[in-house]
Amino acid sequence: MAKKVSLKNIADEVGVSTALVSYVLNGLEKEKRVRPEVVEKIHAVAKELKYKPNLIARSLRKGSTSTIGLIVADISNSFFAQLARIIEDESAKYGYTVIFGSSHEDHSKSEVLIDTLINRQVDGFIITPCEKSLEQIKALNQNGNPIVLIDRYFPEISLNHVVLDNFQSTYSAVNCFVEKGYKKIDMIAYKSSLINMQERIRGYKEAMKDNGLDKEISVEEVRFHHAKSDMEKIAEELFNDLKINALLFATNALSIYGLYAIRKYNITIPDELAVIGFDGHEVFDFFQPPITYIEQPLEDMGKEAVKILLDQIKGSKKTVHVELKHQLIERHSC
Amino acid sequence: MAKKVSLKNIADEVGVSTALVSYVLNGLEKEKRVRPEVVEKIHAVAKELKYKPNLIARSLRKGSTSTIGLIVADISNSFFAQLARIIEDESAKYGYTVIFGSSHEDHSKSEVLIDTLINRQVDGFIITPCEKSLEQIKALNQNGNPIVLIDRYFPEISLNHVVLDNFQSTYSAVNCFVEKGYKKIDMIAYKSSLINMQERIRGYKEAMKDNGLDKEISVEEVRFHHAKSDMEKIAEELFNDLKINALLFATNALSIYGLYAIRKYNITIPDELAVIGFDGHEVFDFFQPPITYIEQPLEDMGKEAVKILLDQIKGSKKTVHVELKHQLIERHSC
DNA sequence: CTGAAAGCGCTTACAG
DNA sequence: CTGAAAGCGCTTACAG
Repeated sequence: MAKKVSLKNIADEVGVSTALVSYVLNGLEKEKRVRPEVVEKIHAVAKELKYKPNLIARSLRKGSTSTIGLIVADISNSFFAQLARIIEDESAKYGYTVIFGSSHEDHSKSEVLIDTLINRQVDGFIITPCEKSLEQIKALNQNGNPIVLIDRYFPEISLNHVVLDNFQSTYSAVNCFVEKGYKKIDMIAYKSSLINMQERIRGYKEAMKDNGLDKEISVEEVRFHHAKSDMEKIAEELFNDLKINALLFATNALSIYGLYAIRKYNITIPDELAVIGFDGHEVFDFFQPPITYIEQPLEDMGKEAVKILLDQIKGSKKTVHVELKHQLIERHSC
Repeated sequence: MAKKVSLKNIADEVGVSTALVSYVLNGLEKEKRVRPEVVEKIHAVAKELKYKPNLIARSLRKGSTSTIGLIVADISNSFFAQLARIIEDESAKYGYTVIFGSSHEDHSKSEVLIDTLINRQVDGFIITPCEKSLEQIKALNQNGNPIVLIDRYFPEISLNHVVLDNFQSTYSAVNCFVEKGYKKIDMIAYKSSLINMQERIRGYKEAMKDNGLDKEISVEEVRFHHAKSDMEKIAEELFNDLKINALLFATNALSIYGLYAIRKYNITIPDELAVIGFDGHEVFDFFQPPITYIEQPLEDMGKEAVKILLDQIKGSKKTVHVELKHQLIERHSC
């Protein structure tokens, strides 16, 4: 094991103090008016010794770590995986490193993750908050930690957030159904009090009402941790004796589960049942026919979140709420 | 901003030294025979002040960070996203946190990532090495950093690794084709010198030879950074005038690209063309017919990698090579 | 132009 | 049983 090279080693080698080495290696040679030949010597020796700064030491001294804590619901879900990649790439551009964890929509897991990230002194948080995590987030905020919520937020507190225009997204999906003549439109959503789900449901309901379809409103709720079995039960009710002719899904995972069921029951799309999915997925492309879906602008979402967070870390006091526009990608399932 | 609570605050409050507080909070009260009433008092005050240890300070002092650096090729690829989730979950069980990054199969990006992770003093690395990264990895190893390579490794150096039985996986896929009567079997692989790809290709070739099909051996190579256009070109050659009757894909991404092309050219599976994919993907389930594929034991792969790495971090000197068994999931595309 | 020194928040060998 | 003190590797206000 080659022992680590420290500032002191360079200082000794060059014959100056660690202070000077620190200045030079941090580009403060002009400001501190260090002699050019010393500057050169320091750079040369640093290179020769393959000096790597110890960011842990710097962090302790500076009180900041150039690290972002990212908590998503589940990194193995493609929506979050893509978001994580964008956030990681974007953060790297500004010299920030990402530490991540998945809450699995469980508030105790989320609390453990937040604690871990605090202990690791991350400079800020990007969080997809789960149910019952309001108090944790509130406490985190009150302790002065920069936070950006993503995908969802809590109306009870005013924190930075970046979310989809959830209400509009399902509202326009319903309109798309109605324009094509579908009226018996059901929605499959997660059983969740979170704002993103509630807004998607509200968008569906309002659109139904505005189209005079109050009587047809029906939302099937799936529990996150029992998605498979709940979906099977719903499929049995819904598909055994088909009384609806259109189905709107509230997330990509729900869409996939639903499509498995639709195939199992041999339902023809869109003749027997029109369908609109959420988020986009390769499966939507391969399904016969390709599935129409509500697309989220992932790239913008990730970049905005990082931008806002870095502003906060730099001291900005203003609270920013960003609502990004969905796009309805029309294919042949509706 | 509530100011951070340190050991000193607790020590002052209780009226003891920081040393004692540190002992108690680290469970050394027995060993150090601290008086029970003091132990109790310290715990009480720590709780009251909501003390959170500063892991940065501890890391600097201890010279270890309880942090694992994870470098995958691309976190937005479901294979790596699932692996990342397993590695994260498994590491958390042992009190380790994961810092990750995607190399995008680019050795300069990989080098930057490794430097960042070294600067952050991670205790060890789990890496999916990309082409031309041998020297980086070698240097990393020579500097005494614990490393586990995953998915691929370098035959030139003996490092810990956890990989699939790549040779066997494609060998048995070819046999599966042959058993069903297919003989004109092509393979689509990445143009890569990496061992995983080379072994998958070798498995294909050897199996072809062993079945007396030397003449039919043909491997189409796709460049990672030009996958889409390369695949289109290959599809044109292969599918315009179909001269083969079976196709083996070397990764999940290649499988998906290939299936897009197969659909575009309206090729019937398995009548016109039999297909075997890699890694598994929801698309394989939805394709008509469902796609037969080579499955990797992701759970084992992630867990093994973490286990081996933690052993190394704890000082184990032995080098471990793990080769996990693939499973051929038979559906109806072959 | 440059250096000595303090200090970030811990852990731990040592002394009593 | 307990505390004073050193030290991890940096940064930076201060003094000259």
